[in-house]
Amino acid sequence: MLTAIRNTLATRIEARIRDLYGLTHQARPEIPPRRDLGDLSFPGALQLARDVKKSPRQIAEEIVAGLELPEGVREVRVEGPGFLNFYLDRGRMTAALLREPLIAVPEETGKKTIVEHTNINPNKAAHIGHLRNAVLGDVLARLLRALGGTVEVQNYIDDTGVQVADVVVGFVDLRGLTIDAIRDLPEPFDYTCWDLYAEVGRWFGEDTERQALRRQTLHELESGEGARAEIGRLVARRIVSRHLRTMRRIGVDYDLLTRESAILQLDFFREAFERLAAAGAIRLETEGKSAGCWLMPLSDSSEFAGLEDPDKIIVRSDGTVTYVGKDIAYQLWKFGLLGLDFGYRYWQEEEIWESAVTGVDDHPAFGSAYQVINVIDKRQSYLQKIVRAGLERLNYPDEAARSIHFAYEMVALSPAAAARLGYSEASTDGKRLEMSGRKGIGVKADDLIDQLEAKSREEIQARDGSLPPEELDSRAHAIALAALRFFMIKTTTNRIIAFDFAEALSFEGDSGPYLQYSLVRTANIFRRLREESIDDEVKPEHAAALPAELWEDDLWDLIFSTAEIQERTEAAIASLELSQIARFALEMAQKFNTIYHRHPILQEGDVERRTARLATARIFSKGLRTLTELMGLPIPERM
RNA sequence: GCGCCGCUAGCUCAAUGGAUAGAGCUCCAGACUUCGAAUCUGGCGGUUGGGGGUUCGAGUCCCUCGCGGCGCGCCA
Repeated sequence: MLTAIRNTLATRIEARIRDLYGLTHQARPEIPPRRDLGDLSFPGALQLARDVKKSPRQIAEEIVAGLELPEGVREVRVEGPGFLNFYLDRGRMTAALLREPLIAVPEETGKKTIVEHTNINPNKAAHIGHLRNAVLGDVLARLLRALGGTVEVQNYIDDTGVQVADVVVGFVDLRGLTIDAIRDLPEPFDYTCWDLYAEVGRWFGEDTERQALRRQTLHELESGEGARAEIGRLVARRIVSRHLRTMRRIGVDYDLLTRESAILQLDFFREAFERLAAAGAIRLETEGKSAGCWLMPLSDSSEFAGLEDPDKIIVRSDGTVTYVGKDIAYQLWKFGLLGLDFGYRYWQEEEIWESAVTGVDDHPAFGSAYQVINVIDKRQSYLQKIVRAGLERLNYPDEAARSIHFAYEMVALSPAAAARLGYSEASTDGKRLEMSGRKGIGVKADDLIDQLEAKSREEIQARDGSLPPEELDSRAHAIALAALRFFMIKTTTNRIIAFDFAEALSFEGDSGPYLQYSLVRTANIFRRLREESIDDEVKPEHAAALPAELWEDDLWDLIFSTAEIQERTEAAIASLELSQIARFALEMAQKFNTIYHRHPILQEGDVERRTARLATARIFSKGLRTLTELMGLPIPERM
């Protein structure tokens, strides 16, 4: 509705400018910073002043003189240096917001978007950096679906990579365990591997000869045959199971697990390799330090200009394939360009589809996307560029353009958090500390979630000590989840999150629980009204008929915010800046909480006044619920 | 060396080129017999890293310098 008014206004203003001055001017009415400056604003008179050779205010007056206002616009004023400020019909907009969904779902386009996220190496526990990835990916998928998109969420499992190989070496060569002994290791298996992986790293460091074991193991993993491959499969399977459990705790799930082992064993890479070679995109190096490698020359591309070594190795001299090589094959498959497909198997215990060498006949259709969004941290921008370059060189420029790297900065540890893990301020030089799975530095995801739940439980019991345990657990979980998810999306993606326990565990101010608390307040009001046999709903036509002066500025300011939800959601997707949604939700809740103290509803004796306030609370509740659902925050009835 | 990112209040962060640069936290002073104080009100706090430029208008765009981080692996 807001967009419709905005568009009509733009068209009419453009026509006025054409009639008056014979100029073509792109009019895009903006939303002014404060509501007392109107609801929509056109600054174009300022820009036109030079060409028209009149003062901006005079131009604004001339435009206004013959401007027919669209339905729903009550008034226009010329204000400030020459802004045209438009004021909406408040009752009419309120009625529309009560009546209509806040996000209009467009027609299905049939174009699928694949969102790939999480992608944790299956060799250790997930840490809080992985949570940022998973939450961003999950919220992205929710937003795309809310706007009518077809979305397939994939979690890539690198089960044949160096990281898994290292843990296999740890179990076999360092611990001397058999496959049965590994199978019998107790949970949390991912925690055991976390420590072992760091230990193996140190062990390799002590004697570089030992790295031969890594190469041998990696070979076996790639071929899929032999005892080490068998152990690799066991390790990866047990770890993935733990990762899925962790992610389920925070409400993240997937449509498909894609396994690197399947990519290799189904010859996806061989197919991609042959095409790349035939297209001249890769060549066999015969001399120099990279002799025996297949590499992709990148020196001719401006995108890679200035690099020290502008050629990227795709196949190593020992015949194994680098990650980026496999990723090119995978990306081709995602677009349905490879001509090969996975087998698919349903993993019963985890209730999820996964790719496999051989599969069942009856499975959902996977792959063949129109657009692919890879959620991967910013440090991998270079590799993502190479994947795109691969598509371009195979003459798929459109698919390359629709290969989107959703990049975000890493999560590091604040000096205080580092100190808590045993790294003193002196050792970190008072700076934040980068997490490292290889070194075993990091806050494990499950540990943080546990702490959040414990803190929630404390807070709830401080307010109501007589809750049954199940109710306590369920509320604590909902609050912990909201705190975590909100924490991960409230910061803009190009900023490093310096993780701090005190901040992450805060349920006040800029936090998920603050949003939940606002909604609990509305629910309480509605419930109390029903208890007093007062209608807790407001009919749209009733709202429209209320005297205009009842829509006070602060009520209207909040109502108008909810009218912006559609455009704000679209903007967040377009810019891939999901923090905009979090900030917007926060703004709305802040406005509501102020109004809550200033405009009581139950105590208001004047029925019409009460109705206007109730309508505001209703619309706010509807709006914030929409946003919290988009962010995947649960909405408790009480907390 | 080349490229990318960051630098805004004491701290953590916002601000589609637009109107008086805003929140949260901290600190100080207040508001619970009222719809839940996980809240709200008020106060303290700014040369938006420095310097040039473009523009009617710059935290935002361009140039330049500084500081910090990341990338440029036969790791991913």
